[in-house]
Amino acid sequence: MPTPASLPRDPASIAASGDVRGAILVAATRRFASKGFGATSVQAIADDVGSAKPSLLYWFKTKPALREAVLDALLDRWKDVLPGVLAAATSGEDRLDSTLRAVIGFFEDDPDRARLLLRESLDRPAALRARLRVQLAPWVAIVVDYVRRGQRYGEVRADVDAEAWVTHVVLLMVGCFATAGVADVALADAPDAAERRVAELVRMARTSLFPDALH
Amino acid sequence: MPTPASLPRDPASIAASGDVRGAILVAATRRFASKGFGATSVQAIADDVGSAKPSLLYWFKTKPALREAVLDALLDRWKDVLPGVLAAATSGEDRLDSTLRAVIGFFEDDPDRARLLLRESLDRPAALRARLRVQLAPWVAIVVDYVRRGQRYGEVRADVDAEAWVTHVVLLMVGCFATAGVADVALADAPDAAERRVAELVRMARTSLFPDALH
DNA sequence: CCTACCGATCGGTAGG
DNA sequence: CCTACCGATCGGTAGG
Repeated sequence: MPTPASLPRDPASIAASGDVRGAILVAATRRFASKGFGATSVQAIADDVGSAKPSLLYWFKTKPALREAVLDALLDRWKDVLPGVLAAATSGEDRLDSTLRAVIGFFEDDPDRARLLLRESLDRPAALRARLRVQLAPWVAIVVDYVRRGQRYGEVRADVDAEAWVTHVVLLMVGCFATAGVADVALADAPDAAERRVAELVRMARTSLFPDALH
Repeated sequence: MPTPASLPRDPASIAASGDVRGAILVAATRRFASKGFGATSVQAIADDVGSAKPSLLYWFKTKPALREAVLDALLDRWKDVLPGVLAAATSGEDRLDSTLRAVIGFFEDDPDRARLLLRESLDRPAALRARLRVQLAPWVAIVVDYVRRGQRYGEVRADVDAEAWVTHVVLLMVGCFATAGVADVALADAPDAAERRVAELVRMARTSLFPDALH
C-alpha cells in the first residue's frame, strides 16, 4: 500500500515536487560520489533530474560552482549534527564511544558523504583542507583538548599523539564507509561485515587511547 | 654537477631513453593518481611523454586497457616487496612493527600507489576487490593467522576482530599517504607531520592488538 | 525553464 | 611511430 510520496529520495521526484535545485544537488552528490567530478557530465545530472542541461546551468552557473554547492550542502548537514557530537564529547558516560557513534551515524546515514570527502581530498587536497580547517576546527580542538587533559590525569596513554590520533580516527571513519565495497577483502562475504568494522573501529580507538587498567 | 641521467624519473626522459611503454605507464600513473581516470585525457598523457596520441594507443589499445596496465604495474611492484613483508611477518623480533614498516615503505616510496588504490576503490570497488583477493590474499591470511594464534596464547587481546583489524590497519596505511595533503587539518603545519602520523599509526596498531602487560 | 547551437575536446581509427 | 581525421560528447551560451 504505497503512501503519497512523503520523503521522495530520487532526484526526478524531488524535482517533480518543485525543488529543482535540491534535486540537482541530490543527483550531483550521488554522481560525484560514485564516479567522481571529472567523470560526471552536467548532462547526466540533468537527465537524472529530468531537466534540460541549460536549466541546470540556470541554478548553478558552472560545473565547478555545482561542485562547491554540493560540498556546501554536505558541510551544512555536518553543522546540523555538530551540536550533538559536541554534547556527546563533553558530557555523560562513555564519552569516546558516544562521540564516535555520533560521527559514524553521520556517514552511516549517507555513505556518499564519506566517498565525497575522500574524493575531494584526492582531487583538491588544499581546497578541502582550507574548508575543513574552518568547519572541523571546533570539534577537533575539543577532542584534542580532551585527550591532552586525559593525559595530564593519567587516564589517557602518555604516548598518544593527540593530533595524529584524531586524524587517524577520522580517516578510519571516513574510509570505513567510503571503501565498504572493497576493504572487506579480508572479511570475505561476512553478512555482518559493516557492523564488525564499526565495532572494531571503536574498539581500536578506545584501546589505543586508554590504558587497559581503566577500561 | 649533474650526472648523466642515470635514473630518469620524468616520462619525457624515460621515453627519450627508449622505453616509451614505461614512460606512458609512469605518466598515466601520476595523472590517474592525482586527477583520476575520468578526469585524465589520453592526450595529456601523450603530451607528458612527448608522443602523439595514436602512438600511445599503439602501446595500449584503449584508455581502459591503460588503466588496467597501470594497476598491473602497481601490483607487480607489490609482488616484489611481498617476500620481504612476509619474512618480516613470520620471523624475528617486533614482527608487527617490522611488518607494518615494510608495507609503509611501499607507499612511502611512491604515495601515488596509495592514491591510485584509493581511487580504484571508489571508482570500481568490485573490480579492485576481485584483484586484491588474489594479490593480497596470502599476506592477509598470514596476518590474520598470526593474530588468531596470538589470541590462543593470550598474547593478543581476545576481543580483537582479526579480519576487521587487518582491514583497518591497511586502510590507515593507504589513507595516511593518499590524504597526506588534507588530513593534517589537526596537525596544523607541523613540519614532522608525516613522521608523526606514521609513528602514531604503528602505535595504534600495536596497542589495539596487544594487552599492555606484553608491550 | 526550454530549443538550438557554439567551439573545444574527447577516445579512437585510417593509412602510411 | 606520425598526420589527418572521424563522430560523439563536453561545458556553456543565445535567445526566448
